[in-house]
Amino acid sequence: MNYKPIRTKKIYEQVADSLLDSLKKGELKPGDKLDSVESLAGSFSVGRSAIREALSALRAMGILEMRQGEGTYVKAFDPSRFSLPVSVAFLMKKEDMKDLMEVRHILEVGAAGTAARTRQEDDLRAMAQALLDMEKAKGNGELGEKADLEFHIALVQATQNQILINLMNSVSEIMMQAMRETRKLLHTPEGTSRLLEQHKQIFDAVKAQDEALAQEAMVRHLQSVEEHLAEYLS
Amino acid sequence: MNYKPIRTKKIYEQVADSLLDSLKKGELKPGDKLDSVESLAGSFSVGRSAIREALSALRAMGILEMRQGEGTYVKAFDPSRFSLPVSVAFLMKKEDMKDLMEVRHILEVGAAGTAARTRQEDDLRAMAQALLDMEKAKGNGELGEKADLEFHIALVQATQNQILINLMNSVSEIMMQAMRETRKLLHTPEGTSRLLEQHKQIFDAVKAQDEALAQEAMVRHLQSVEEHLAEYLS
DNA sequence: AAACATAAGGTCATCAGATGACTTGTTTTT
DNA sequence: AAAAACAAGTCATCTGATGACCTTATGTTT
Repeated sequence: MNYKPIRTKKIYEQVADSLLDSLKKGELKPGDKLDSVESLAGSFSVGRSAIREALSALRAMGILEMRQGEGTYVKAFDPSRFSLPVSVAFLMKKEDMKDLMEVRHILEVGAAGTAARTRQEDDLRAMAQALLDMEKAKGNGELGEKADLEFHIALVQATQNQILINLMNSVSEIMMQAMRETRKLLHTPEGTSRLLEQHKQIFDAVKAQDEALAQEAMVRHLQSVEEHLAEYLS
Repeated sequence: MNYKPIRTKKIYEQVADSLLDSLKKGELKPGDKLDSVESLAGSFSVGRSAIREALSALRAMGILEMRQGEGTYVKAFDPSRFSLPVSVAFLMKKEDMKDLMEVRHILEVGAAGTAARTRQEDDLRAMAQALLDMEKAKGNGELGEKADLEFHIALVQATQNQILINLMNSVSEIMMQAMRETRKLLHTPEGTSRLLEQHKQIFDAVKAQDEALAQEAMVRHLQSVEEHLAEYLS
């Protein structure tokens, strides 16, 4: 006797789906203002809470924006939506970290290659500045780490690819959150000069617009980093 | 007279942050059951709706699970959280698609390399099957496309990296959603045999565990695909 | 006429109470 | 002992009310 469930889907899910359909059909376009919660509740014949939950879900997805006292609007597409949930970093196990590290490796090598093709003068300046900061920070773990991060950010910025930038940044952030203590051991006085040398090689390749060389230099750099982090991940 | 805003943050955001803190401090662990909405409302001295909105937000982040009639539980970390919002595909502009395509390129090349290192016999079987299906589907656009997709899925599965698998899959799905009409033009009778040959090269390299060759073959394949999609993206 | 202050209307945010639906565990019945 | 009925706990939804906030229109002052 397997009767069909009468109403398995929650109401707000149905409402959210319906709104998504309107969006797909083009009845709703980015920038449009939705009807008020009250009138939507009337149209769908459900309570206002159900509407609000549906709208909240869509807002969480980054599709809508609710402005108090004003209304609810359809957001335009925004590449920053392509980011990963940083808030779950502290739930990750070592195994997950290994996977994430690999993803970072892939993205970063790819970014280095792309950056070599697309970098502008501005980007080179930013990268050079990060290298300078790194040199100045010699031995100072805190500052060295900051300059290190700056360099990688400048590199991915040079790809001019917003989606890649967002993805890369959230991956980095998650890794930093999850390894707060451990990553410091890279920025010992000896470590710094090694890192600096590797960064310089990447920089030179990107400056020379040599895609393959940039990727190789990045691979070498990451392999070195990963070796030093190996104990943390084992 | 710039007085500080008394309550700039919305209540449910404060509640959500507070719960996140508890999680970070370890007062709440995955699998734990939260207090009921009512008692939480009492503890925080806010209405139940505020609690519900906070919990909904955390559920949207994939951190909580609300089971009707049972309670609210902290979810364990799940790599599937590392996926991109597919629902926004239809909002993307051509420029965004170009960026996304590049990200796919980077991920897929990286995946090919990793897969060459980590692939198991099972994975080879799945990939071989996809190749067979592709051969059989010669000329049939629908089937050819399906087999194509299967091959790429089998490849990324072979990396044994759940985060990468999820990321790759959602990127592919978004691209398919956004290019529903266009991608068919790859699976013309002539196109199919070309694609098949490229896939075979990738397969052979992965089978031979030749990381560099696998990456090269994938680059060649993607360059070919991208050429044929160029008109769509321009 | 321009600048400012005020008021009104619309809308989201939050609260509180009530009812329904669902799950689990206990008690009663057979 | 097995099945059925029941009770308790909890989330889901609805409803009505109040507060907070933004926009716009209106009126007042300069």
